[in-house]
Amino acid sequence: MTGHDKNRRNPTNGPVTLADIARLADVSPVTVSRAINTPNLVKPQTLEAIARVIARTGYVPNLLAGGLASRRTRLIAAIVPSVASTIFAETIEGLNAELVSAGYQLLLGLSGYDLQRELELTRAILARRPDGIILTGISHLKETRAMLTGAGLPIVEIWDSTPSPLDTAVGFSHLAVGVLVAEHLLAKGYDRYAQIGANDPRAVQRRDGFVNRLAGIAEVELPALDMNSPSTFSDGRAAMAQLLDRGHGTLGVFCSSDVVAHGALAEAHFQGCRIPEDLAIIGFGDFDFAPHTHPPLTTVRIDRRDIGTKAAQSILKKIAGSEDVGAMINVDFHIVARGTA
Amino acid sequence: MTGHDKNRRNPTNGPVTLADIARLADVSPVTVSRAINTPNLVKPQTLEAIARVIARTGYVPNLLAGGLASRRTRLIAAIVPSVASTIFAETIEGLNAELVSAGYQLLLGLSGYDLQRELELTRAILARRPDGIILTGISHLKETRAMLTGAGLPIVEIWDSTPSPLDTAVGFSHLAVGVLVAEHLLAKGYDRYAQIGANDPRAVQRRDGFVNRLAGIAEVELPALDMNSPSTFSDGRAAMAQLLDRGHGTLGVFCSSDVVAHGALAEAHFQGCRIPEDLAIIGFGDFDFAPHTHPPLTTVRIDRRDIGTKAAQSILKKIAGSEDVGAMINVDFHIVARGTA
DNA sequence: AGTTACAATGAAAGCGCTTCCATTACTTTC
DNA sequence: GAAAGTAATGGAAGCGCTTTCATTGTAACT
Repeated sequence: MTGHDKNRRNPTNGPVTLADIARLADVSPVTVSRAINTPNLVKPQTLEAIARVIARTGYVPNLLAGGLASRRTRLIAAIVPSVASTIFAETIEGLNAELVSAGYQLLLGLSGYDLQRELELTRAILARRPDGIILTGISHLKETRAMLTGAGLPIVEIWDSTPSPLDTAVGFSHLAVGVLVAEHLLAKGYDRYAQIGANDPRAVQRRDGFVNRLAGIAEVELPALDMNSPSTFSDGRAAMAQLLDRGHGTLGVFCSSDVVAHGALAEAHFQGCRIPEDLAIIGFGDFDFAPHTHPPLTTVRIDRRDIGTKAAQSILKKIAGSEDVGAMINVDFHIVARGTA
Repeated sequence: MTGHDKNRRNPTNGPVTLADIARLADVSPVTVSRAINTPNLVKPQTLEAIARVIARTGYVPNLLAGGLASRRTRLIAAIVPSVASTIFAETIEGLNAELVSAGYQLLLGLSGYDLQRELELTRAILARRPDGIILTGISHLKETRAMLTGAGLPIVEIWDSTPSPLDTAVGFSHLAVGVLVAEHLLAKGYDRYAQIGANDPRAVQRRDGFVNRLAGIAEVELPALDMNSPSTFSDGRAAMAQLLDRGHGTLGVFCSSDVVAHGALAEAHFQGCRIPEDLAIIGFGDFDFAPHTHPPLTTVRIDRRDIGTKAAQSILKKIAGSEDVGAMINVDFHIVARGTA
C-alpha cells in the first residue's frame, strides 16, 4: 500500500488508475478495461482477481478519460426553465429515473425561461460531450439551433408539440389545451371570459388557443399584471381582484397554472363569489393540492412525469441507433372536472 | 469547409479540435489553449485572430480532454433526495445560480431518501471527477464516507447540523426546530400534543426535539401511517382524521412539512374545529401557499435558497484553496406566527 | 553597450482510458 | 491430422486537451 511516486507531476493522494489495477492483478490494462466494460469477454477467474484488486484499492474509473477515448460519456444533459416549479420537477424525476436505470447520468441546466441563457448553457453542456440533450420547448435562438444540429447528437424537445422538431419532440399542443378549456367553459356559458397567466411561450400558446376559440363569441379579458414566469399565488389573487373590480356578470377564467388558479380562487372566495355558478376557474397542471381546494379545482391534467420518462426512452433509443423514434411523441392531456368549473 | 478525413478512426461530422483552430489561425495549439483559458497571456491581436477562427468554425472545446489534462473539471456534483419537493428544489436553484456565475456546472443526483442509492450515486459521480461534491444530510453509509474522504475533494453537507461534518456542513439543527415548536405550542397551552410526519432523518430529528421538549409534560401522539418521504396532503389529512377521531380536548400539532400541515388543516376545517382555539397546527418550510390557507398557516421558515447559495460559496472557497471555511455554517430558522397557532 | 526582465509563443510529454489489430492456446470440424 | 474456428489476452496508438520547460524578441535598466 506504499505510494511509490513515479514521475507524476501532481503527486496527490493516490488516484488509483486502471494501470495500477492491471499491475496489481498481473494482467494488461486492456484486460482490466474489458473486465469493467465487457466482462463477458474475460475469463471468470481473471475477472475475479481483478474485482478483488479493485475492491481492495477502492479504484474508481475515470470517466473523463474513458469518455475521451470512447467518445461516449453516458451523460445526458437536460435544460429546463426551472426546477422550483412542480411542473418541471416531476419531469426531471421521471427523466432521471429512466436514465439512471440505463446507466446514464443527468447533467442539469436551468435556463430561467431565458433563451440567451439557454444558448450559453447549450455551449457549456456541449463542451462536456453528452450522448444526448433534452431541451424544454421548441423555441430556441438560431445560434442554439445551429450549435445543436452541428453537434450531431440526439436531441429531444419536451413540453411542446411541433410538426418540425430539431430531432424528436415529446409533448402536447398548448394551443389545443386552450381550445379545450374554452369549449369546456363555453358549454356552461358565462357572460365574461378571462385568462390569467404567465408569459412564457407555452402559457402564451394556451392563452392563444383560448382566445382564438372564443373569437367572435366573447372578448377575452386579460388582466394586465407584470407577471414573470412562473407566476405565483399572489399574481393570481391580484389578477382576480382586478377582474372582479372591473365589471359584473358571470365569469369564466382560465389560469396558466394551478398555483395562479389557487390564488384566483382565494380572492374569489374572499369576495364571496358563488363558484362555479357566478365564477368558474380552470387551472393547469393538476398539482397535488388541486383536489383539496374549496371547492376542488377543475384543471387540465398532464402526466408530467411521463414526459420525462418518454423523453428518456426516446433519447436512449436514438443513442442505441434506432431510426424509428418518430418526430413527434404526443402526451395526453384532459380536463379534470372538479368543483370550480 | 471540406471534411478532409485524416487517419481518424471515427470520421464523424467534423468535430473541430483545438489543433484545427491552431492550424487555421496559424499559431500553435498551446496558444489557442491560452487564448481560451488565460487570455491575458496572449497578445490582443493574436487573441482576435483566434477568436475569429473559433467563431467561424463553431468550435466547442472538449472539457473531457481539458479536465483529464488539468485535473479540474469545473463540475460540482450535488446529491439531493428529490427535486419534486419544494424544499430541495429551491436549494438547487440557489446552488446552481451561484455555481454558474462562477463558471461551474452542476451534476445532479437524486437519491430518493435512500442511502444505498446515495452510495451508488457517489461512485458514479466520483467517476466524473467533480471539483467538489454536495450531499444532503449528515448520515451516510460508511462505504460512502470512505469513498468520499478517499477522493480528497471538497465536500459540503447541507440541510443539517453537526459538530463533526465530513468536511463542511451548511444547515441548522432540526432538533432545535422541534424544541422551538414545542415551546411555541406550550406557551398557548393545549390538552393534547401530536406530531404528524414523514420518516426521513431530518423530519425524525424535528419530531425528536418536539417530543423531548414535551417529555414529562405530555405524551406526544404520533398517528401511525405508513408515510414515505416526502409525505403528502392526503397523508396529513388522514393523520388529522385519526387524531380527531381518537379523543377530545384541545390539540397542538406539529407537522413535518407545510404540505402535510395543509392536509391536516383541511381535515380540521372539514370537521369544524375552531382554529387555533381548539386546534393548533404548525407546519415546516413556509411554502408559497402558507400565507394563503384558511386561516393562514403558522410555520417554521428557513431560507431554502440560501442553503444552496451558502453551500456553493463554501465549496467554491474550498476549491480556491481557502482553509478558513469552517466546519459548520448555520442557517437561521424561525417561526412565522400566522393564524393556525 | 551589456545585462536583465518580461511578454509572447512553441515543442514535447502525458492525463487515463479505449480501440484496433495481433497473438496465443485450445477446440471443433471434415 | 490439417484447416478453421473461437476464447482470452496483449501491444501500440491515440482521444483532445494542459502542463512544464524552453526559446525568441523587445523593452528596461545601469
